[in-house]
Amino acid sequence: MDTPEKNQIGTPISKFEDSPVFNYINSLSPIKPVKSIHVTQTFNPLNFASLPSVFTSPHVNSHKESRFLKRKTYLDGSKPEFSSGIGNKICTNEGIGMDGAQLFVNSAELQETFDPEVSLGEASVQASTEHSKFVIELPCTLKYDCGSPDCDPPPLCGTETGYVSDLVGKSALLVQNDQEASKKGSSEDEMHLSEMCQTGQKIEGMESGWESLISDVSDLLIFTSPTNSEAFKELIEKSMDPMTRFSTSLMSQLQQIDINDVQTMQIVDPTGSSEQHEINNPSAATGEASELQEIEQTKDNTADNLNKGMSSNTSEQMNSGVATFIPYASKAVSNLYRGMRRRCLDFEMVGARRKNLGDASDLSSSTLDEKIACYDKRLVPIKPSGDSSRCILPGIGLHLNALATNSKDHKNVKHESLSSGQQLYLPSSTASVNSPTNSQEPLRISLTSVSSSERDTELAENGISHVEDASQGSAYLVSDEFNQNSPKKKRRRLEHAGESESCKRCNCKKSKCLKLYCECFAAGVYCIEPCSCQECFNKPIHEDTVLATRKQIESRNPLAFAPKVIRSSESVTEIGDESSKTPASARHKRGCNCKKSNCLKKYCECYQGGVGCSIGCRCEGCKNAFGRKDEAAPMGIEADQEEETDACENSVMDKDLQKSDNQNSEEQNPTSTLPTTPLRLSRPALPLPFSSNCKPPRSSFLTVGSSSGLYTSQKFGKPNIIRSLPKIERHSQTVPEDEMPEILRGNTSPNTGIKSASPNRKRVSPPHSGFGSSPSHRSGRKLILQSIPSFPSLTPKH
DNA sequence: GAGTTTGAAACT
DNA sequence: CAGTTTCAAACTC
Repeated sequence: MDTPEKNQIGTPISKFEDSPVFNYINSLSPIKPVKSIHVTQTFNPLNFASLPSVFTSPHVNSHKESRFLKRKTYLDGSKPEFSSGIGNKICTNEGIGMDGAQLFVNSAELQETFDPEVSLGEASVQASTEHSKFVIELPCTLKYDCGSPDCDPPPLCGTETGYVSDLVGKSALLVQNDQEASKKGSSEDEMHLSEMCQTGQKIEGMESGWESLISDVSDLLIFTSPTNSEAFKELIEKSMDPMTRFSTSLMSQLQQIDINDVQTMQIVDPTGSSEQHEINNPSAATGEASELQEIEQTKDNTADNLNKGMSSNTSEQMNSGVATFIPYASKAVSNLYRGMRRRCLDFEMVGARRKNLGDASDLSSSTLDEKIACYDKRLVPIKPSGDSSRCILPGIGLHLNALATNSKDHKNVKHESLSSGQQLYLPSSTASVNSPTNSQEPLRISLTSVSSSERDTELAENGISHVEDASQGSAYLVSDEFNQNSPKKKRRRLEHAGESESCKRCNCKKSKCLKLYCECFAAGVYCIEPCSCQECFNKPIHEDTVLATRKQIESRNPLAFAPKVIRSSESVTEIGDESSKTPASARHKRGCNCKKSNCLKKYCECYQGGVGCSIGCRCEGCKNAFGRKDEAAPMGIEADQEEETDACENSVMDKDLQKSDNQNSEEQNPTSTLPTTPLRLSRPALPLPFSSNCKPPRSSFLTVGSSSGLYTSQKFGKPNIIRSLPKIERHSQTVPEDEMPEILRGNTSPNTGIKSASPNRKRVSPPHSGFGSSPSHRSGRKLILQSIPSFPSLTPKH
């Protein structure tokens, strides 16, 4: 039991076949051990399908679903704060989904309909039986999970072990009946189970074993498609991250189980790259080799043996095969997610995804979209076709999607990585798919380094809490419906994570969240639990309504969903390059109309956005710390601003003002005129004020291209991080990413510190930039650019 | 947490 | 386009 598996791991599948046992089995059962992809796929679906039924709490499911959606769209994940856990799952799912996205969709059906007999190979047959068992037992496990989403490996293991024991028992029966053929299956199952348990424990206690398992599975899946080793690694990492995040959720467990099965199955499948084989083989080989041993043991000790022996063996196997991957994942995972993926973009996610995916991978994208639609909305009937869907939310979704897909640029990742490794993930993943070679390494590095550090911190801080957060986050995403079910978790998350950071919520009472009054709607994101809105229609369920409303609004004002803060047109035009670098130029699209706040409070959109007032503003007594209207001209640093305008008005001057003034005085700047101007310097400071407040920028960012930025940014911060970027682009300040998006600007301005405030990201600017085209500049920019287009796209359909 | 202030969004 | 109303965030207590 103990070691043989390990050794075997390395052995190729061929050995199996050669083994006498194998031959014997073949002779006995009509079914031939075919390792076909199909089988694996079927399993995956099964897993998913089974899960829902199993889960006592809908949240879990919802989370998963949401994550899927998000993930794809985001890819980067940036947002991971809340949903971290979920995100991981999604990743894994995605991994599977990528290969067999379709599988997911149909999984439920497949599972149920699945006839063992029908199954192609032994594995499939066994798997089916196993699944059924799982389904039965899962509920128990799920319950546990639900109760303590935290990773708690021990509990999970315990449950699993129980499960395993059951499986074993069943397997034994099967063996008797089917004899060897069944044996394999049982042994494999055991293996999987034990592996899961062990992996969970071994892998940094923090991370759940599930994750590792999942990661492995995902890896396998991934492998099938992408050949490049690097890409492979990235993929793995991605999957890993998500996994880690979730560690806790039952879903993960279930998935893992499924995954395990899948892995074995996949292993069989040759389609994958050589790497896959290696990995797979080990498991398979171990499974077989161990089978005999295990079978015997199982008879006697079943449960115990499985737990002990399997755990050790399996873990090793896992490690040996997958281990290399895991590290990445584990590191990255923790970091990634805090953030938030969130709902943001969910809307458009679908549409955007399609587009984006189209680039990267049509197949996956299409399937993903469907999935997403289902999950996102929770079943909201989004159209798979996507065209329509796309149109619907082009804005946000596109942005996000674009970002995700585009994120390819690894470079971007690095930028982001500074703040958070998470972002890297998404991009990397996408990147890996698209163009793994270049960026991958860099990404990895950044990820690992960053993620590890972050993770550590997080772990230290949050510890178990992460899990919860993740789960919650997922819940958020999904769930409106679910929210009610498990509001506690959500609340917790919010509190812990800091609501502000992760996401804002709206409090609409009369607008039904279908007007721009609603921050969520304005940002292009669906309302989620944290929202205390009433009669909210801004949910996936009402997607049609939301889209229709959006269209109407856009028809009225095409830029309604565009970021309010924009860079100067000049800069925008140049977007492509760094040339524009002038972050400072950012300005509020329409200008404010403040009369009493002196543009020193968030009532002022300019101020909220972290940008100075410009000529276009009709404000009275402007004292905008970021730049007075009067000053629009160039001010340098002087802080006079305050004085100038009217000191009079000042009653308003708040502490904030003072602070901001001090910090920002520089920025004040210019306003419209300046596109380039100096604001930058000051900007950095500007953001701070917001940050302090912190609310997370709502979605606004998200909506636009910036959204992508947001995500990333959020990731970083997780909770804290983001600061509140105001709706506008302020996130840019805090988060470089945002800036990135800004496009060019950014590239961010050279000033390191800058981030500046330039909110540009959102800039309306030139939509033109095609997603694909985006040049290499820094990832950030690219993203931005891509995102930008989205705006226009908002109304795409037409 | 309730109430007030504020300015954008929506409406006329 | 201007004026008014509606709305929800921001803010204050």
